[in-house]
Formats: sequence, structure tokens, C-alpha cells
Amino acid sequence: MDQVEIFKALSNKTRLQILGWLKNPEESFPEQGTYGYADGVCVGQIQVKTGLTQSTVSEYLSSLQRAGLVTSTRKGQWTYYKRNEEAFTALSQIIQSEI
Amino acid sequence: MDQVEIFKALSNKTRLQILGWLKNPEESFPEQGTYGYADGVCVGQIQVKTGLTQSTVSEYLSSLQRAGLVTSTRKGQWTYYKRNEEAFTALSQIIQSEI
DNA sequence: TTGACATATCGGAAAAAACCGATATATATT
DNA sequence: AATATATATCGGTTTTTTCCGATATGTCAA
Repeated sequence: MDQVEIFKALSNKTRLQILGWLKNPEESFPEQGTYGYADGVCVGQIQVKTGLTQSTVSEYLSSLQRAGLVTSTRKGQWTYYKRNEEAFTALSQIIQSEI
Repeated sequence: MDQVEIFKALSNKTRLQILGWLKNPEESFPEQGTYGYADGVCVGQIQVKTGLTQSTVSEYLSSLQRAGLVTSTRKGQWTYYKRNEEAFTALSQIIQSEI
């Protein structure tokens, strides 16, 4: 668990927004509808909501994943990303005890 | 409280080390001795311990202060920096509830 | 008031991050 | 096999960060 990498991933407004949206995918991405949210939300829907390009958002999601803050699941041609809540709990505790 | 600014301040190994040292100034900076640690630790001692230049460390401490993670007190020709524990408590809670 | 010391600020070179468009890859459909 | 769609990766430009040396400022002591 590389703390610097985690904080770098969190040092960007758009990436913080994405994490916020993934807290309530039903609210933030109602268009996903039928498939459900068990695996999170697919890249394309996140991309539209950010207003940034597909490549940028794909890289942002990778960086969040490298930091351990989200996990990804490939299903067919889609990749779904969802929050890794344990990572946030752990980070919260690290800030209280270690840093 | 600008979250991006806080995380940027935490996105650097040296700045994280400084914050760690300031958790236990008596242990980390025994050379300060006589003056005590009520106001924290002065820039020069932190600078020596980092191995970086005076200007770099001064800027690092400013950025930690802008983020609200430390406070500074001028005493004579010295500036003492100490942790702002409330900020860490607040950040820990923000990570659990907001982010 | 001069000199010594501590810290802050300024200007800049090198490295990293923030994006983008183009292209590659993987899967699904026909 | 060919086409369409979703995502990842690559190469590049611009902006930001990382650090430095030089200089300015602020305080103390002689």
C-alpha cells in the first residue's frame, strides 16, 4: 500500500468526483439500469459524466485502481469499476494512526 | 478546506516524513532540547533531517500549512511548525463519509 | 549599524501529471 | 470474415511539481 500513490490518485478534482459518483451508482448513473450495479459502473458512462475524453478517463480509472481505491471487472466488452471500500476504511485509519 | 490541496500536500514522500517526525518531536529532534516542543520544531532542524535544501524545505512547510495540516509560530528568528491534529481528524472523517 | 544567522521568496531546469487524438486490442454481431 | 462497439495504450503538447542556487527579509547581538 503505497501512500504517496494513493494521495496522488486523490489529488485531482475529476478523480475525486468519480469516486463520489461511485458511492451511489444508482443515483449517479441511472442510465445503466437493466444491468445492475453489482460490479460497479462501466467506463463509458463515467466518461460521459466527466466530459473528458475516453483515453483520459480510462487512465484515471487505472490510476485509481493502481492505488487500490477501485476494482475492475471485465464483462464482455465492458469494464466495470467500483469502489474498494476497505481501502477507504484503511486509509482513514492510517491518517489517524500513522501519518 | 480544499481537499485537492490537502491530498497534493500529502503526495510527496518527504512531506509525509516531515509529518511523521512531527508526531514525536522529542524523539525525532532531540537536538532541540532546551527550548521545548510546545510550538513544534524549527525549519532548520527539519531541513537537516530531510537532506534537502533550505529553500525546498521552507516551501514544503508552506504547502503543508496552506493545506491546513500544520501551523507555524514565529519566535525570534525561528519559525516553529507543528501538526494541526484537528485537520487530521477531520480528514480521516471526510475519507469515511464524504469521499 | 554592521554582521551573523534563520527563514522566505524568486527564477529556473528537469521531471511528472494532465490532458488530447490516433491507434491497437478485445469482444460481440452479422 | 467483416463490422461495430468498448476499452486500453501510445505519442505528444501544455501545465504543474520538484527541487536547486541566489537573493531578500527579518531578527538578534556586538
